[in-house]
Parts: sequence; C-alpha cells; structure tokens
Amino acid sequence: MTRSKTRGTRERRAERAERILDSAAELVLRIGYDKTTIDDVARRSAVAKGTIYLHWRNREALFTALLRRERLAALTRVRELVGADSAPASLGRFCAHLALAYHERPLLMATVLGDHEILGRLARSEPAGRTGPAGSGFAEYLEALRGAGLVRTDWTVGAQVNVVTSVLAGFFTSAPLMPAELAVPAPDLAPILGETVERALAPAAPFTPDQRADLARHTADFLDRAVDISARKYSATFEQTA
Amino acid sequence: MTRSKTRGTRERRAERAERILDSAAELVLRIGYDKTTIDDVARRSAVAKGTIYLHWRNREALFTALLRRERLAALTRVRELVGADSAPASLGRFCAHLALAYHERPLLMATVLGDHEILGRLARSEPAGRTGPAGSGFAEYLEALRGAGLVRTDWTVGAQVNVVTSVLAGFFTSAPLMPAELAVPAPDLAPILGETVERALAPAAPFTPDQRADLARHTADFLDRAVDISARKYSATFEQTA
DNA sequence: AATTGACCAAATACAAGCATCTGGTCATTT
DNA sequence: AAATGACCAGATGCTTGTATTTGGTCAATT
Repeated sequence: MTRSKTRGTRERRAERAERILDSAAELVLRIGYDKTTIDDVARRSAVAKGTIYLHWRNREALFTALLRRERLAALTRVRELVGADSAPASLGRFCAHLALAYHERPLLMATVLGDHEILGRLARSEPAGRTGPAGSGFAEYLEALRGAGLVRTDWTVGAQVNVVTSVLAGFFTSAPLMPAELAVPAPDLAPILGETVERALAPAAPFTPDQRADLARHTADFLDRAVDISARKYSATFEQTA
Repeated sequence: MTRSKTRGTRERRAERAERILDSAAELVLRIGYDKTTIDDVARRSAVAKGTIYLHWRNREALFTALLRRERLAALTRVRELVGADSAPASLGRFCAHLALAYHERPLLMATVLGDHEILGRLARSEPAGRTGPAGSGFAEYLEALRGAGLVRTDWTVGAQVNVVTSVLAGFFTSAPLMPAELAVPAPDLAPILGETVERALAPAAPFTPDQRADLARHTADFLDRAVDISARKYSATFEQTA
C-alpha cells in the first residue's frame, strides 16, 4: 500500500503550490504585478525557481492561478456566509454577502477596480472580470427565480442583471471615494445595498415558508455550480500543456 | 449710449471663450489631455495663442474651466429634464435624469470613470469629482426630504447618500463593461436604476398631491442651488488673479 | 485697448550605448 | 523522480547628450 505515501506527496505538492501563490499574492499587493519577479516569489516561498515551473507553464499562468484562486475563495466564502446566515434567505442577503466577500479580498478589489498600480500590464491585457458575477450563469439563476415567483417580472432579466451588477459595482467603486464625513463602513453598507437590490427585485407579497426554502435551494444550487466552475478553472491553470 | 456696443463686445468675448473651450473639449476627447497643446487649441479656435491667455491665467485654468463648464451644462440639463418630465416628480426620476445627463457627456464620463487615456496627468492630480453629486449639499437635500416625510428614515442619511451614489456610480462603471448579450441601452437603464433608488428610499405609502408638489419644489430648489454654485465656479476660472 | 505671433527658457521626447534584470531552460544534484 | 540553481538571450532600465516641443510673455501691430 503506497497509498499514504502517495497521498502525502500529492498533498505536499498542493501545499507548496498554495505557499507559492501566497507569496505571489503578498508581493503583488505590496509592489505590484509588474515588479513582482519569479525570483522574488521563489525566494519568498523558499523554493528554487525551477520548482515554480514544475507547477505552472509560465509566469502568466502563475498569476492567472492566483486570481482564480482568489475568486474561488471568495465564492466559497459567499456560500459559507449564505449558509450560516441567521437572517432568512433572500436575494438581498446574497448580494450583501457577495459584496463583502469580494471587498475582503484586496486582489479581487484590485481587479474589480482596475487598479493599475497593482495590476500593471495585467489591467490592460485583461479588462474582463470587472463585471463581477455577471458571467457564470447569474442571468439563468435570476430566470429560475422569476419562474418560481421569487423575483418580480416587471423588468426584463437583462435589466435586473444590470441592476444587481450596478449596485455591486457602485459599492466597490464609490465607497472608497466617499468623503470621510459621509463614509459608511463596508460591513454596514453591504447589507444596505443588499436590501436595495431586494426592494428593487423582490415581489411585493411576503414569501411563504415554502418559497423561502425554494429561494434558499436555488441560491445554494447556483453557488454550488459557481464554486464548481471556479474550482475547475483554478485547477486548469496547473496544466502544463497549451 | 455705448450700451449696445459694450454689450456686443462682452458678448463676443464670451462667445470666443466658449469657442475656445469647444476646441479644447474636442481635442481632449480625441487625443487626450496630455497631448493637447495650447497651440492646438488656439489654431482650432482661429485665435492667436496670446488670446487664450487673455481669458485664462494658464493652461490649468483653461482645462479646469472646461470641466466646470461641462458640469454646469449637465446640471442645467438635469434641471431642464426634471422640469419637463411628464412623469410625476420623484427621487427616482431625478436620479434617472442625473444619470443620463452625465452619461451624455463624454468628458464628464471620463472624469467619473477616471479614464487615464483621456485625462492623463489630470487623473492623478485630481482624483476628486468621481463621487458624482455626493458633494454640493446632496445630503442636506435628502435631509430636507426626510423631514418632510418624502423619504424614509429607516436608514441614516449617510447610508442613503451612499445608496444613491453607488447606484449612479454603478451605472457609469458597469454598464459599459457589460457583455453584449446582457447590455441594456443607457436611456433604458437609467430610469430602471432611478426606480431602484425610488424603491429603496421612498416611503411605502403613496404620495398625496401636496407631497408631490413639495417634493418637486425641494428638488427644483436643490437644482437651482447646484446650478448656481456650479455657474459661480465656472465663472471663477476666468479670474486672472491667484 | 485688443490682438497677435515671434521669441525664450524649461520641459519633454528621442537616440544610442551600456548595464542590469528576468523569464525560462536544463544539466546536475539530491 | 523531484528539485535545484547556474546559465543564457532577450527584455527592460539607465545615462548622457541632443533635438523638439510647449507653456507663457510681451513688444509690435491693428
């Protein structure tokens, strides 16, 4: 039985990859993508440079992995927050958790805000990822909620996706620019903006217990799917081919 | 009576200033602030370079004037739109008009978005003006509406300012990044986001005719004041001293 | 009195050559 | 089989010197 030994090796390998990404994250946040060299990352992770190339095809793949890991971590955290929420499930609570999970992660914030200081040339090459969760089947999720009578149908799905995206984008971009006397701490503001989405999209009539359960299930499903896709994308960055 | 002659001279002077700003605007939008030279502006306006310095102290003042004129124009347009609106007065309609008025003006959009391509060094030196209407007494306006029972008081004014600012900021930043299949034209989206603000801030009970009138008056007053301040600021850019 | 545009100092852009750094490889070591 | 780090070519940055551009002025012109 080589089982335990094999698992141990694989585990250590994965651990090392995480360690390397941790170093990369710290360096990028401190000195920016452009100035972060593979040598720096290697030294900080206490591995040789060649070892890094055992994990990723090249520099670009390393940083792609970093960003995708970050996204995965945020989505996982959202799922956790949604699951542990003491308040009844609602689209607004979901949005609040999503906003906070992103907000907690400086690297994700940098991508959402298109921070040139941190992203450097990365900002120019990949202006995507700035629409937040607009991709990844959010429209389909809303569509399902509409079908179940859990979201109004007075606006088109497209419009509703835009509302959610706008509110979230506004949270990320405008909150940091607020003059001190009007600033509201992010943990306070997020639920308020969540409630804003709620009031815009939720039906007038209060939910029945069944509807609540339905909503929770749909949301959990959506998050499971999103986490799954995100995890796959993260894993894919380790592939050496292509 | 030198009246008509004097007025004619002053008028022509003002006209010329506008012409110069028009040229500056066009050039900035086409080639960016950094590359737009006073010579260019002069040539395009068919005046000598020295003439420009008869209007403004220096280059900086010229472009400050340009931005302030733009803001003034937008606010004036909002006042016009609000006044001519066939729908009953509401905070939501107000926000929708505000959003559209800004959206129609590429230079304002550039400042709101912090567009480095267009603003060049200006983006770094003046990161303000990105909070939209957060300044200029918007909080006081909301406060007045709260006092009159025209806006809920379940949240603090600060929170409400943040909601409005976020929704507007989200409109500006996220709409242009939307994938084509989810994109909603700005003229359609603005009222929807206005309604989003409305649902978040308006009281549950419908307004009485008196309340409607009150709301309209408050809004008109606020806009008058904002336009007035903006006009003063614009005028101030022409001063040669300091 | 208003307007012009030649003029100037300072800033900016460009070029060339040189030094350093960095992504990526791979023979060697563990 | 896994990990290393010396090594290399190309990219990046730096320095110095030069050419061009540009903001701003002001004597001459209208």
